[in-house]
Amino acid sequence: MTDSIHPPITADENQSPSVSGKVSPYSIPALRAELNDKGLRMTPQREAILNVFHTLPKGEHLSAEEIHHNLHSEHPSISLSTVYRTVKMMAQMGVLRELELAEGHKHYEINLRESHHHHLTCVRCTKTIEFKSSSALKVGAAAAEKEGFLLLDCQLVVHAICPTCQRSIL
Amino acid sequence: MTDSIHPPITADENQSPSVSGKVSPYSIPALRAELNDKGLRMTPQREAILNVFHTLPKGEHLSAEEIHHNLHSEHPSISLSTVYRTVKMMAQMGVLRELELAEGHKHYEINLRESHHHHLTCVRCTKTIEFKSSSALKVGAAAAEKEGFLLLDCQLVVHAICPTCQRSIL
DNA sequence: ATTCCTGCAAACGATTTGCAAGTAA
DNA sequence: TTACTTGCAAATCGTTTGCAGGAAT
Repeated sequence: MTDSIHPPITADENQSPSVSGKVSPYSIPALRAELNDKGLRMTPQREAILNVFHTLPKGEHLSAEEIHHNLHSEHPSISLSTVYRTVKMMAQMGVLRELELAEGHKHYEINLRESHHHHLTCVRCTKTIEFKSSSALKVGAAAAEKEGFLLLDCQLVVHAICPTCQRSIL
Repeated sequence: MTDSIHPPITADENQSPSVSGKVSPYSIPALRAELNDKGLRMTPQREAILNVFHTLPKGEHLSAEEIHHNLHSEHPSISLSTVYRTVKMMAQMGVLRELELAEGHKHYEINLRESHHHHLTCVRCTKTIEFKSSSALKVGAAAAEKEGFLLLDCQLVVHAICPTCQRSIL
């Protein structure tokens, strides 16, 4: 359905351990332009879905159902199917990152280039903590380069048990 | 239904860049002992399932269906439900690793410390290449330790575009 | 005018669960 | 004997898809 020139991630520029300053999530016009390039179209639904992420606190991630729920007050008619179709497309375009947390459903977050972070998840209670690591990104970038792949995204998923669940008897 | 003291992965001991030598997948008696510790039981089914992994080439991973299929010649009566229940339990015990590849179903592999490997996946054609990295594991272990989490597993998932798909026009 | 997009409802496929019978400790 | 386990079949649940009407270019 959709494909594109994805903005590649240049790992070597990302060595700064903390936030470097410039953050550029996809704007509505930028998305429209990229869609049009491919013969695809901007629609109110796509715009609304991207806006959900724009108004989301930095680093938050949502499931398809949560996006749908978030949308409901302003755009009650947007269907869950459309949400699924849209986030999948946006993930393939590099607008969103698709996170594979362990709960049996995917989460999406806006893909800020330099906010690349990783996830530490408790397999029991699914509490998730985000953290950054320039070296993890370097490892991924090196692997991609070695195989001639164009790097899009790189996430370290750490499955673990949180302190609370360690203490629980069950 | 089952929970346990998971054998944690101790990353600091794992700093050796190459294979450290000792490889110890769970033996049948060891599994029996740990099950009994928890008031759980060793059964022919659980033994058979663990044996599938013992006789599997190193680094191979299987889906629940594949395990079930593998089992069929020797133990035709073991149900798919039991396979699902068992691999989930074993993953929580740290006997198996649960891999979240992007295909919509999970794979399992025996949890050998040094077989920790990561995945480079093409987002267009889903071709996947595995690679190793001790530093990725160290990053995950450090993050877990910092937060007081007990590390179970840690995988780097790299989304990229393979050379073939880069060349394709679409 | 073309195509692409949408909402709806039905389909899907992997995984989970209730239950009654079987079995390890 | 107790209560954990199993196989079976039905149920779940996130996600996908076919289709006919609607909309962006």
